Amino acid sequence: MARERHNLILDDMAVELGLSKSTVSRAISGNGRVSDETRRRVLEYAERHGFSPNSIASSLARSQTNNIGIVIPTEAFYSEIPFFHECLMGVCEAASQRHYDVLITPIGEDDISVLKRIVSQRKVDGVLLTRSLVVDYPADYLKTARIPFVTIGSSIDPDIIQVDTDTADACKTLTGHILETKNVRLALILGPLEYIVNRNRLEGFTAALAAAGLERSDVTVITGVSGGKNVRSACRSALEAGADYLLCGDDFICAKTVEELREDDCGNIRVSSFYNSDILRNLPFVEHVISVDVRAYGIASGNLLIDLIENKPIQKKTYIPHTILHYSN
Amino acid sequence: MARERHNLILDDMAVELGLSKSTVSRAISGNGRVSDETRRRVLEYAERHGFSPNSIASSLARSQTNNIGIVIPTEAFYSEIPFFHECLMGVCEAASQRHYDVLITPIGEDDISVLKRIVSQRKVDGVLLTRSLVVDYPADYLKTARIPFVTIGSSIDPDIIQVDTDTADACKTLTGHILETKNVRLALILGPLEYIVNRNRLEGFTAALAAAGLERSDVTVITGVSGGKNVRSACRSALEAGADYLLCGDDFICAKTVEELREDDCGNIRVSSFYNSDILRNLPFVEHVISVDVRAYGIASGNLLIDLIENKPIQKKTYIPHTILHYSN
DNA sequence: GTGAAAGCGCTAACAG
DNA sequence: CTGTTAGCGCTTTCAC
Repeated sequence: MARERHNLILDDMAVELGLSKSTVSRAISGNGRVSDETRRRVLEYAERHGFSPNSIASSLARSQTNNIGIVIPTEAFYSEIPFFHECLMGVCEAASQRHYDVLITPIGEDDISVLKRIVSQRKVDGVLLTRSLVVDYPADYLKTARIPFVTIGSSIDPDIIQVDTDTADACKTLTGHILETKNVRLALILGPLEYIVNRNRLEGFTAALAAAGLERSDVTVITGVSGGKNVRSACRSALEAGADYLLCGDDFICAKTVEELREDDCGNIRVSSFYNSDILRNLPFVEHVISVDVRAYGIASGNLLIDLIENKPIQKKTYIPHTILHYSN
Repeated sequence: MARERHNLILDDMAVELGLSKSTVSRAISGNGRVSDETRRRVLEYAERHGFSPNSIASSLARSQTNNIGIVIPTEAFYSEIPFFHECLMGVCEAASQRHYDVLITPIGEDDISVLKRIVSQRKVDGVLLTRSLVVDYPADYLKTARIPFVTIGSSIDPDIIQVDTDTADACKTLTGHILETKNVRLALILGPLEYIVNRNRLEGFTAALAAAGLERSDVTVITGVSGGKNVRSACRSALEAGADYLLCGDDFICAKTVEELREDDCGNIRVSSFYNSDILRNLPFVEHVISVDVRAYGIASGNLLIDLIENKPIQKKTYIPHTILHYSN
């Protein structure tokens, strides 16, 4: 009698249609053989009565959640927000096309408890890591937990599946391009070398110097720069060292550098950035930036992770193309 | 023999400890009476052997996922990204404190299929809506689906649980403040009135005019402005109409307005914005902005939604305080 | 305070 | 091609 349940379930449909639960299940899920006629009947009934399978029950039976976790650092700089957001949207796009959903997994600088909980409670089938450190606790944890994961951004660990731009190559190209201008006095202002990406940037930069027959000592290199204040002082040091072309490690550094230049009325200085985001648009001084389609990162890494989860063949390293933008301010 | 399973489950622990599954369950979950001694033994065993309950099985048994969905429009303007991100981080913070996780629910302008899927498959216990339209398909759907939801931003539907700033009041205060300056020739450049928030802004603006003894016809009001191009032309119209003080509906409009002013070298124009985001920082012309703690939106709405899910008493409307920032550029 | 047993709703052998 | 039968791992009455 008084069924308290409002949702149609497989059993109900089986009874109504005079079929067994399993046949109905097969018709709905599309797995297993069902006669065309039966399938039609089931699907039609399901459609008319608004049947929707309970994903939790399905997950329990299949030991698969169809969720992926995306790790997002809670203390991202303002300038990094567009990166995570675009990336997230790309991941969602890939996931939703392949019938997965995306669970946010916030982590603090030294606190990966949420990640641990989500993984150990088996709320996700795999994890996407954004941004990699040289010492990478999240990655280490995921390895021991034996759960599929992919990193966005390069890792030094060759076993890890990663998707990234060929940062070193991009930086080498851009730097080389600038060095073609005779008599530039170049300075590089780079973020912390704890981040792999900054190591790659430095590598490309150095390679370009070598290719141009220059030494590291011919230019000013300031690394470990983070936070607005540090950028300003790094910028000043570079100028004092005689630089007239500032190469910035990322868009945040670049934006802060431009602020500094603007305040000091440095008219004849030029600037380029190893990473672009919309905050650099319409900024004075800026000549070139390396631009990548961040949404593409998300789509590629999402698909890769799902391939991994579904045991499809994958390659360890996927490169996302970059372009060098020439601004004309 | 050969158990393929690697994870410890309740059954295993029950056998090992010579207890029944239910006692172990009670000890782990903390629901139901268990002697202190037994609880201690179970907890200690669980801890040592790294037991973590399977949340899917638990969800199925309890008909509760401990997930909440957060709706994010895929086509958010660049300027809106910080809003969604900050908000998301706030929601995550509240959720994780209360043992919930956050599932991203992307929706397109006219495509709420992911929302429908996530809800009908029962992957979430409730949904958070960001941004409300006058015609609000997501909200309408959620109402018919009879699933708990909360909107961030105001809705015209009084039945809907909402958290918002008192936008009208904030705009009234700011406008009133500007009107104290004698002889300002004010113009308002506002976004589309399909968004409730813009209606509230207009309301506050109008109220301030009335309080100052002015008519709508004494000022220039341009509404429905969206996209960079439209802002520029709106800005030009306003100036042609003789305005010397531009009041912008949001930070995007404000940023574009400043660009326009800068290009046209309009030295003596002043600008204020009804919404602040970091993109306005350090911009010339800008005097005042209304600032809200967006993370607080996330925390408040997350907690509210969870209260709703857990049948705790809640209030329909929660106001998040705002402040008016005075820039000195 | 503890145990037995019946689910939660779906899937997946295994028979037929 | 379809039905039967066990689960998936945890929760929750209901007895004792």
